[in-house]
Amino acid sequence: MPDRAPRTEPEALPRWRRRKDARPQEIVAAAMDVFAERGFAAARLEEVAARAGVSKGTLYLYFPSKDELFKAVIRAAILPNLEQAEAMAAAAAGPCFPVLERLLRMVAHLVATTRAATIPRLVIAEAGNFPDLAAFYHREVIRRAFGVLASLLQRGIASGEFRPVDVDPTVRLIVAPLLMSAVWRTSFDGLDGEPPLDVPALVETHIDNLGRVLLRDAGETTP
Amino acid sequence: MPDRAPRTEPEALPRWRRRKDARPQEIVAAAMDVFAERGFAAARLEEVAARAGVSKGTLYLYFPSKDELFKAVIRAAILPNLEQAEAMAAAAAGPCFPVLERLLRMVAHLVATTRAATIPRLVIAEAGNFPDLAAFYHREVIRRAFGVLASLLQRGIASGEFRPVDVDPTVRLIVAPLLMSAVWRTSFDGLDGEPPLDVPALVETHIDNLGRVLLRDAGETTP
DNA sequence: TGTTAATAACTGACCAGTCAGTTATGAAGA
DNA sequence: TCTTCATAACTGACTGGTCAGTTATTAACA
Repeated sequence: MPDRAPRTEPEALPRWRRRKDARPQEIVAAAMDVFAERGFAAARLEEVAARAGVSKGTLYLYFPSKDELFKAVIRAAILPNLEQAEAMAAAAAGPCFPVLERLLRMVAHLVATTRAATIPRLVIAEAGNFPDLAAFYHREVIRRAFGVLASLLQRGIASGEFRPVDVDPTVRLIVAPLLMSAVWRTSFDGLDGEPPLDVPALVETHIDNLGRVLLRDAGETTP
Repeated sequence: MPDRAPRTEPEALPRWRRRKDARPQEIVAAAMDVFAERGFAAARLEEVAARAGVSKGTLYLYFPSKDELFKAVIRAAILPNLEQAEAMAAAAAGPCFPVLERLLRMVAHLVATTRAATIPRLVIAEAGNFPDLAAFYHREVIRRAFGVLASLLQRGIASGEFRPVDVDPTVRLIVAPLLMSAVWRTSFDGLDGEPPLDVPALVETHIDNLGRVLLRDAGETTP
């Protein structure tokens, strides 16, 4: 190995900086990556620290435990999107089906392109070991997401736009393919040289099916 | 603590028995329970051994590693049901939709009542850490299950019973609610005093929806 | 100069996998 | 039928390594 890059900096580069407000986000971002790659149990805090450019001890200045760090990751990845969805559903006034379409495409886009798609898998995996984490996710994410869809369905039924379907099973049937896509992408995609999951095609078929199921005037959704 | 059960057996009760052929099944059954409760990573082989009534060393006489034990659990829980489903689909001759109904109700029953329902969650959870395990499950379970549904759909389309839907997305849309039910039951059921997931209601709604989506003569599936 | 963000070495618990030793069991010989 | 005796099933204490969480110390910076 020839001579190393000449160390021409007697400059007193400080060994670290104090950056009290930037640290939490950076740590959460690093944790998101590591949890997504390894799963919660197998994720090593040493690695999270390394990717965040700090030492392991620093993590404990900002988060009391691995569990709490995990909860922070979930909050950061999910809540902004959830709030956006709630706003989208609350703002719309006219017919409900186009709103439903927009919501589904938005979630599909998240599933297909962002790291947030790994969150459901992580929660599902650890639900058994961390019941309070499962309860947290159920309360803060699932219940709210279901609520958005349920009230949209109820509005559509009340206005006569939708058939009078059973709301709770229908909400679950609407969500299931998206959840499965998120899980699939982060568990089985790219195995055995299979083509990757075509999320947009899946969602468009799903939307078309939902049109046939929900709308009073059955038939093509786009004539 | 009053006098213990009178030890009226000077009989030389052996400390253990040689039971070479019964052991593997008993170990797999115990492992199924422990994996279901704790997840793969958190499952302790000491506990598996205890529940199987053997010592930890004995596990290694029959299974070379924790991974291989896990694969054996998956095989034992899934393959019989998969073979039953394949037989059911292959045997049927008449219209396809009733076959689809029967398949869905069969899987729903498994999801609602058996421990096999925890397998998808376990695989999903560990897919990241054990890519070969994910590949194994993809090859031995998912591909075969999808195959059953895909050929059923193709037959229905060819005979004119079904609309000419896109087969691959439709297969996934058929499976997703069942998969989600299995995951739900083993992750979130019984949280916050929520009522447990009503799998039969979900499946009946799903079947009704599929009738509207698949059948040429749209409308009620049962007139 | 005092305060505190940040470090890095450390601890203690946990657990998959190993292996030297123990015992059930059936068969061969008395 | 009653001993040996060989063997393979089985045991459980042990090892080596991992990793969450702690703490004594250092250095940035107001």
